[in-house]
Amino acid sequence: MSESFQEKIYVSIRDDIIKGKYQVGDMLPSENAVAKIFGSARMTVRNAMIRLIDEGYIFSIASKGYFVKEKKFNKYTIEFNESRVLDLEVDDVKLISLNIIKPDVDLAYHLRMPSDSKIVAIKRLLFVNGEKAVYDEKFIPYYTGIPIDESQINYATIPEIISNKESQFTINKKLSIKVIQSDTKVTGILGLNSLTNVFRVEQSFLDQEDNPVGWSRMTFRMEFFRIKGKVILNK
Amino acid sequence: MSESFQEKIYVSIRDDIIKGKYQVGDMLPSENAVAKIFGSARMTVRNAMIRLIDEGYIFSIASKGYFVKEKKFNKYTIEFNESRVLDLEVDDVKLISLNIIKPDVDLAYHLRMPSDSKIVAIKRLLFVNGEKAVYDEKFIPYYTGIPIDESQINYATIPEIISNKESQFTINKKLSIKVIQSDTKVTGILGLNSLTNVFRVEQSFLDQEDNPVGWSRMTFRMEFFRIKGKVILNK
DNA sequence: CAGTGGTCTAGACCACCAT
DNA sequence: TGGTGGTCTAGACCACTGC
Repeated sequence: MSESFQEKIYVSIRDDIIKGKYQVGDMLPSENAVAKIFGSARMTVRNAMIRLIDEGYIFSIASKGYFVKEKKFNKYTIEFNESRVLDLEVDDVKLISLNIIKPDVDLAYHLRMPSDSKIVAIKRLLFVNGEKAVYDEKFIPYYTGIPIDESQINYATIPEIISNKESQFTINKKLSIKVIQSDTKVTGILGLNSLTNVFRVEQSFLDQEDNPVGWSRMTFRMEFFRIKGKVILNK
Repeated sequence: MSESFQEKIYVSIRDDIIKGKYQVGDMLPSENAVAKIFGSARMTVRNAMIRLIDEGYIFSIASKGYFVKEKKFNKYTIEFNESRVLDLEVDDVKLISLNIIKPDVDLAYHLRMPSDSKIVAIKRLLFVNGEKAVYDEKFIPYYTGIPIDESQINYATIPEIISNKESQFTINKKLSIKVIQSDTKVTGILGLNSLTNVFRVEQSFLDQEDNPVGWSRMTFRMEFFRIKGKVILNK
């Protein structure tokens, strides 16, 4: 079958933008004008416009029109996942400890929990190619219903652990990556020779109202760090 | 004015997904069924469905139906931009050199240029809080039309430099971040005491057919590295 | 075969905007 | 006041799916 009508309209306007016929900030012809030009219904034009919005070429202002969007170059997508760490394949996981603790200052801040509350603390060591690569600490507010059983928790991610309480669709995450000087504890666990630089990847897990439901802190040996990213759309 | 019809349908189905009435992989009621339930036209239901797709809750298969999508947790957005480096404010830029060179092995590979071709090489030093922080090297295939004038090039980004030749809408980027041991050249330029770990951020600039139109390599001192990210939608 | 989503039509009313 | 995009209707035909 031949190209659909909305495809023709989409391609035509997109190419006019790429070729510079419409410049950033310019208003496009109205839906009715385009419909007239192409001899189609207005809803068909709308579908093409929706696609142009989706692809990041234009935006709309109600009662005014469609406008060419400025292209932003500074947003990348990266993947980060608790079990498959960046580009690395984790080939072994060792559970170091599993405790119920009271929050220290960091936890009180990140989980917004008072000093007398209970928190599940899971500490694990991840191996890549047989070498100690990442020290992983997870902290989850303790509610009945959370499994605090080694067999269930060893490989689990925070969303999986708390999924009894929260639907997977309610959880959001934030991430922060920086370099810090390793302290003696981390040096010992990762088997580093002396105080040295390590990566700190912190993730906050939030519910739909942005209340913290978990916090994780992963400490990487330098050699095991690598990120790749691609530009994402202009949204 | 009250909630629109498509808003009601969107919220109703979204909440059914969040509450678990529809589980991952489940098929939703058909457009006609939903239209009947809500007493609306099919196009109104479609608009609500399009929004659910856009928000990452569902996907559609033609002639089959709409299905609840698995939520992926591992995609983050980060911002990276040549003039505002990660979270840092660059307060000074010093142009080290601006030459036309022939490609070395790295450049021949990344720019796909033969050994006898001409490449514009721009090398700069970026300062943060008055300190040497980043060594920035940019490489662009030399075509007539590219300004090779210091005043024009000092603060420019690659997309800006090549925008005479290519529309801004044709450029894509890829990014790679890793840690390397600094060589003596970088050590000297960044004023480091000895060989030490540094960040390497490489960006490839591509046109719409994925042909390279530029390549940049930025070398960061450790202390000036920090990334923040947010989860993005399920696309 | 009946049902599905994808495409498309030819209308309609609305709130909002610029003049 | 006339034009805009946003919402909505009540139809239609299509290719494709699963039975």
